[in-house]
Amino acid sequence: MPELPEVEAARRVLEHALDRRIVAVDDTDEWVCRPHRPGEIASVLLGGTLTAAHRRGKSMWCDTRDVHGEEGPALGLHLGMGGRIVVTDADGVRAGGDPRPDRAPRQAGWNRFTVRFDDGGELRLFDKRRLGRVRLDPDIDALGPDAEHITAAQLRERLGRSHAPLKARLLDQKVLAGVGNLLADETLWQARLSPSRPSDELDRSEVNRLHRSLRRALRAATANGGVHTGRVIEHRHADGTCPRCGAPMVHGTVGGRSTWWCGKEQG
DNA sequence: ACTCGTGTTAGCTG
DNA sequence: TCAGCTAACACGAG
Repeated sequence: MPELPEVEAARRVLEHALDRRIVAVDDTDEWVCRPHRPGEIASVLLGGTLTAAHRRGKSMWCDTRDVHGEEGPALGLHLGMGGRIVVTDADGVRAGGDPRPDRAPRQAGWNRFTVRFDDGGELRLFDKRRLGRVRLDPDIDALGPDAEHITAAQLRERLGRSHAPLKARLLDQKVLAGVGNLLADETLWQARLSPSRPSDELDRSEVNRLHRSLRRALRAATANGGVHTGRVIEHRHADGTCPRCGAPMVHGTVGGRSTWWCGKEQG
């Protein structure tokens, strides 16, 4: 389920939907497409094309061109907790090397947003839980710097603004964009920092360590196929032990989210 | 059967 | 103003 590395993979799939003429749009899911009314998104896309696929943190958006070739509003896409982007060709074959069969016909009810192209292919947001989101001109500037590109200096300045627990700050998309619950636990474990440390109490070397750990965790997740491949992730359960020192993993709630940490190294 | 959760956000409370 | 809590979404896993 999607954090930054998974969303980047979805963005690459989205690139297969570019420069194809849009002939139909289903935007009738009023929850996923809120606050737009049914037909509103359709009316700006019909006859036009998507021209580029961007990502910042876990948010994606496509530039659009209307039927006259004029630039239109951006089409924002968010996967929520379990959404997937599916792009197909005329034969229903999925783009992006996804080997799983396309179950769209059988699971049509879980397609929350669909764009059909004149070549017969489709772009779909498939999302059982309806936590994904589609909207025009999403406010990307409300997000902090992308977690992949944030500098140590930016991170230091942003963490220094608040006394909230460190993990809560890492999860706050306005502080930096792209870190979810698993990536936060993995990053803090790698950096040997307590999730509940007041964010503004980290010294310079601790922030640098956190920054390096964030980059390492992101790189590894991208290379290995997702944040669930992080080293500490499989030890996030009762009876789990720290894969470095063997001490018991401790569980609690930090920043409103289920949190696991090494009781010895991250005390 | 029942609880929890890889996400976000509005609205409330202290 | 800030931090924390709840509800809303709806399903799978344990």
